[in-house]
Amino acid sequence: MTTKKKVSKPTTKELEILQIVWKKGPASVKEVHEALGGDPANGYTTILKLLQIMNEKGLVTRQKTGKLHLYKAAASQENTKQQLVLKMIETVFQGSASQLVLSALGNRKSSKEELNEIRKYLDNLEINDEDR
Amino acid sequence: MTTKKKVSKPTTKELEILQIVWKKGPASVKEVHEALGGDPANGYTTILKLLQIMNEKGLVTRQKTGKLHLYKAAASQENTKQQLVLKMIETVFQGSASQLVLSALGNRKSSKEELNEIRKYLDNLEINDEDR
DNA sequence: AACCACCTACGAATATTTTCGTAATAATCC
DNA sequence: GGATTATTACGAAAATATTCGTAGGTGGTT
Repeated sequence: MTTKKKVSKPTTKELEILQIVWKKGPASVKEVHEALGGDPANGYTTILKLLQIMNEKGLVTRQKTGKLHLYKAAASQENTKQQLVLKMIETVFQGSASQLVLSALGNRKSSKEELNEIRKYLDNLEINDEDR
Repeated sequence: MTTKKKVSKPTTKELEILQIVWKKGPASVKEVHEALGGDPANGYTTILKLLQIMNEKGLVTRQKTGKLHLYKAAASQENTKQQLVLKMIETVFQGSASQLVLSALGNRKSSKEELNEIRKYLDNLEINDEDR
């Protein structure tokens, strides 16, 4: 049995930051801060503090290189997102993944290409499906 | 054009409560409290307070019948869930609904029946699809 | 060394969410 | 009416999340 690692789930702001370090790889506070420049400019020390807290929580690891710290995500984007989706399935859709899927598709934001991608994925699921 | 009602999004606890009033229809504090009996018994006044706050926020409406208040959800289950999914698509999946769908299906919680249901839904989407 | 620019640490203020004790109110029964 | 019980209102504490000012450290340059 695979042991599940207990990593506290990221808050909203933490998730924003995670998105950036996932995208850029190991990044300094400055880089993260600049990448967030949009949300009427979060303060530098705010981001710093967040990263420090995230480090304590185990959401990111960091490494001192010269005078600055480079932060990187502790868990993969895929796993973390999966966790979040799973939680939503539980708390919002009473455990039914398909209900979430239907709701997600229901808001007509998907292009034909995306729908085809999903269909292809469904086909694959059915093919390698000895063990369901 | 349909005007969008701005309703503050429910917090975790509020969502739990919403699930109950959606399921049971107009319910008293007592009923909600009892329905939540599992999470090592939330205090009665805690639930009461939450419902009062939710009333102020516009998440629920209430009606005095005799000596007690009956609370019911202000927004439909479907709309609220859709909102939550939409927000997750934006904040977690950079706006891509299909990415969320793939992630949701990736955790292998869906039965064959559910997958078929999704496929059927996809087919429907493509058929009534003059305007995408 | 002295200076400067940059980066980090820390603590505190603020906001939000969740919890609960206590008091006030209303209905019911005797 | 008075006692009893159920329900609500209110305020405040506790917990968590977010923001920021300020002090202190580090490395590079002269």
